[in-house]
Amino acid sequence: MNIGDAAKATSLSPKTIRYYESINLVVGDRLTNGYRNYADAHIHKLRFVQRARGLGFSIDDCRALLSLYEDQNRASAEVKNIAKKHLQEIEAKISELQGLRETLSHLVAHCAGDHRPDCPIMDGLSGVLHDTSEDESRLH
Amino acid sequence: MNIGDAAKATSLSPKTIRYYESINLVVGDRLTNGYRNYADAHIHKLRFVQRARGLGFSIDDCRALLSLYEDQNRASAEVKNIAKKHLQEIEAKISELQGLRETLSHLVAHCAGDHRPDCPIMDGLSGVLHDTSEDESRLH
DNA sequence: CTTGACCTTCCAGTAACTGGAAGCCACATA
DNA sequence: TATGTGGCTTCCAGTTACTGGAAGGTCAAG
Repeated sequence: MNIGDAAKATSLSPKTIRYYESINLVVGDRLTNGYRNYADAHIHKLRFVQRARGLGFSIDDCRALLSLYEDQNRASAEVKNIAKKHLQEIEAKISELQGLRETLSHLVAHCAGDHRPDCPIMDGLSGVLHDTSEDESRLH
Repeated sequence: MNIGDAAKATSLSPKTIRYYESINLVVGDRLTNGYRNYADAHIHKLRFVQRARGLGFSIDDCRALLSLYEDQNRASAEVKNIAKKHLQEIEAKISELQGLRETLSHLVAHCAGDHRPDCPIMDGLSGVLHDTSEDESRLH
């Protein structure tokens, strides 16, 4: 299987597959003409990585997960630890973004959005804290 | 005001302030000895950028916001548009992460996490869809 | 006059690709 | 057989927003 077909089979781009090879994540075979060649086992690994990346796992996590994937004697606890850590990171990110959304949606809601220069959003960014002490806590 | 004091006054690092200068975002003065020098107006701009970055605005957004900040005749609608667009991006990101959290927390919850190799997380990443059709939709 | 803290510039690295150029390879058609 | 088209190769650069570090200049204090 050439790289183009492997790309179609894995929903990855040829570029990405070459990149994964360059970082030694998934390395396929080579034909005598220099073309990369992918067997089923490679395709499975690439798809595995594609799904893991789709779940937001870092390349380093993918590397660890791949080696567990190949390990017949793995303990599921190891997999679970990686996943739990990633889950916590996701939850932290969600919290952070929810905080930003809070602040931003308040600012946006209070801005007239017309032709005049007066703007609570600008005031907020300038450090002119207008209303409540909540706003201050949001911006510091 | 030297860059170190400016850094303290703005909660930015000297490196970051130099970086902002290198991309022409906020450029201070220079003393004859080559040292950067920051007046109040510069400090205000830097703090403005610091707050905007803290709210997740991109550097490009900061550039646009700064020029509106300096524009006496700005329309608040322009500010609001930038903020609204950013707010939408944040909300999209939150949704995406919530989806990942859903999938991942299900997988983690069903993994025994012991010494045995059997692992629903691995199954999910391998494309072995175990339970409901919900899981399938989550992984595709 | 030296020490230490500051400042300067410049280069490289981060994460995970993506775009593009230059050139080889394979196959079908005229 | 020439040629066109598409796919393959490598390599370099760019993306975002900094951060680390090296090599060296400057300044105030003792």
